[in-house]
Amino acid sequence: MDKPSDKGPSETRPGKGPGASGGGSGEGGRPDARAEAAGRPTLKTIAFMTGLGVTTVSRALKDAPEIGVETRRRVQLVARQVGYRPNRAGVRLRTGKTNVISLVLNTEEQIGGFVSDMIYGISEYLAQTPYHLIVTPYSRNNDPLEPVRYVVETGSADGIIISRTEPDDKRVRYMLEHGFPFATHGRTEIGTEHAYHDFDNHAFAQEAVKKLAGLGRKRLALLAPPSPLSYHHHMRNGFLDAMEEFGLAEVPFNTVTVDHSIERIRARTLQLMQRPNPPDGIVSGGGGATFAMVAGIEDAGLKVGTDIDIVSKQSAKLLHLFRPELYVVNEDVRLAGRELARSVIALIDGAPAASLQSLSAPGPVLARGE
Amino acid sequence: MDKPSDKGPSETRPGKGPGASGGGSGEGGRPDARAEAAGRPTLKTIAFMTGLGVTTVSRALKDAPEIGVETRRRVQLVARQVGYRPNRAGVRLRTGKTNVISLVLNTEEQIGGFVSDMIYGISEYLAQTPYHLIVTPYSRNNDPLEPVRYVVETGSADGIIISRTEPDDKRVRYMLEHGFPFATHGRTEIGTEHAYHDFDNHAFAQEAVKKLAGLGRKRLALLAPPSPLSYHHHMRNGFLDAMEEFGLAEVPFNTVTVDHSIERIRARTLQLMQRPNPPDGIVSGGGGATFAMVAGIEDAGLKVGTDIDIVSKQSAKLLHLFRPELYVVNEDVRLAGRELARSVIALIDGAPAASLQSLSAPGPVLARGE
DNA sequence: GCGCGGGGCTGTAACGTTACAGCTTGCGAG
DNA sequence: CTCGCAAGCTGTAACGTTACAGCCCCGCGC
Repeated sequence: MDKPSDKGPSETRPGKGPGASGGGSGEGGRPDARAEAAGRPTLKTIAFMTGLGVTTVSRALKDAPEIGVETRRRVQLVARQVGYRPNRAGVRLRTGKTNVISLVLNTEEQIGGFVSDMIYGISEYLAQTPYHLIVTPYSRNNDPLEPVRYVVETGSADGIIISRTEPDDKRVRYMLEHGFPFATHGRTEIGTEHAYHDFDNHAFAQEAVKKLAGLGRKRLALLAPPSPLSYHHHMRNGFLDAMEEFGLAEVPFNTVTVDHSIERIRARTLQLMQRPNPPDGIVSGGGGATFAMVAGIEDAGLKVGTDIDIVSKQSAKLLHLFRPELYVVNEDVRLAGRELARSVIALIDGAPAASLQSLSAPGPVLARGE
Repeated sequence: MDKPSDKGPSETRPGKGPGASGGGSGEGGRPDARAEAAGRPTLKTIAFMTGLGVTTVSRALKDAPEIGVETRRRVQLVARQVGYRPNRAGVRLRTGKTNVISLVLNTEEQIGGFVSDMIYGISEYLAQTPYHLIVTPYSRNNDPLEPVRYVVETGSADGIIISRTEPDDKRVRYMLEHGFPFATHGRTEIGTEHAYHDFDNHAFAQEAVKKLAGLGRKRLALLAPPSPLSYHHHMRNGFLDAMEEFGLAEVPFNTVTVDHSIERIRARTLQLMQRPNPPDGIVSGGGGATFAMVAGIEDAGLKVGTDIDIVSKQSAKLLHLFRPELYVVNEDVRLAGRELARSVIALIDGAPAASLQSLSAPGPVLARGE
């Protein structure tokens, strides 16, 4: 019923009668002279210059063995001379390969956000590859799964890097189910292996407690990451393990996390310090949060290094300038970026996920000038 | 002359003997049933579902007037139902439009880097557009022009955002010459109009000096940005203008800029404060740098708010926690990101560059709790 | 002298999209 | 009745790349 009319597909062409099947070839074979014109060189340009076919040029450029060695060299020489760069859209359309890695980011304001370092790290690694870095954002009101689904569904990248990983992360489940290459900043507790890089927050918290215990502190509090996140548990477990080891008592410091606003952390800390048995030592999971926390402590009229000691993780190196009495452990987020980038690419190239898992040991607990 | 070869288009297909040119019909006209199969829907899928031609569907989806109103609605309905999303590679290959904005970044470690905010701002704006954000890095040893040239030459983005703008910026000249849409964070002194967003560093420095003069400070120093950058001059001129207005003397504080390392700034500040006539007021162009500078001041045994007053610009809001005696002026980098994104897109859409220039007035000089 | 194999190269089609140049059909004017 | 025209739809080619299925020719075995 909705068939088109009966005429053949090519009757408007100037062509050839019946039995055309053998003909052609010859002159039609070479790309015409216009290829030589302005604009970016394409395979066609090189084909024209070398007198070869586009296919040959394509194969020669990727060192295919069925192209003669001399031809290969000749093509590569010409390609280099004219500054040939494969057209990404062409490759992508044909092969589905995007040569893009997507970094999925929560764009909420985060104090002391280490996102720049992460990006620098990733860029640093990608610079030696043909990959580009694309930033895919989501905001609090959106489902964190949404950007991931978008990238996977539209195939707009070959791999994804996510952070703020949860123990049972649905983004991870989704990507695993879809066989999509990804690496997470932080571990999960999902059975299936996947690529990750993580800072050893368990060890960090242990070392921090050990330090405070060594300083003679008895009542310790932990300013932890938000409880949904994986590293909340790592840090908390490390904290509790060491607390038990040293026989110390925890002063609860919940209702607030390293992700809360400066005002909130500050107010809550003040409150905490004014209660009957305030902590005399705090382990802080975030550099920015430590600023706010110290402010709260001082609001209460107490002094860091005297009334209380603090061991804090930091990614920017500003805490010692802030209060020299603070003890700090540095987290190298740039390194994390590099590792994550390396992992996704390796994964894309077929490496097994289990071999792409790394844990970054915390450096020593540093006092002032160290 | 460049007619296609003479043979029929379908000789390798399973069909049809000689004389095929008239026949064929039927099945050839409509996209075949396989279009219906799995995978992402394409125009072909919708064409098949609606019984229309691919062209019609394409036109209908962009509301072309030559498609009947009812057809248009029908196509759009189906497209929505099946979750059609144009294939970016297809569009890009055909039209050259990438729907990508490139943010060109120096990946040097910068203290207190505001890059995250910039990215958040850009993302925030791009979220309501079809554009993606791609980060194109360069490191110190590379020519800053290189990434720009790369993007322009390979057409890997429709527009570029750059920062660290210089008065006679060669990247800007290059993009102007090539008619490539771009927006700069910071102004230039190049004759040709171009899109920019800038913080009014002249006004900032003026207000800062005014504040310090009001506090009775007489010998002021300026911790400025690196001299090649445009905003070095703005800030410096604002500083000097106000100094003259209030009849104050400048204490030279060169050989160091807001971009130097913490150690360098700290050491240089100590040195400065130990000289015969140290400044009793400082204007600082960078939040991170102020941390280091204050450390240097305190190394010299002096106290901020007593021996010396400081007015500093900041993008993260940590300075008041650091030393409550500091006076601060906030710079909203996220806003800058939003503005810059808005500008490039407008430019791409044909708006005149002269209408896409904005200057962000500094907020008031804030004391402690304010 | 012929057939065969393979090295070295080739064209075609396809990925999904859009610009372009038609093709129908219906309708009103002549 | 024919023509012209416009509305509405159509197929083809092309963007640059790669998978695929050849093609040609040479040298070798028999």
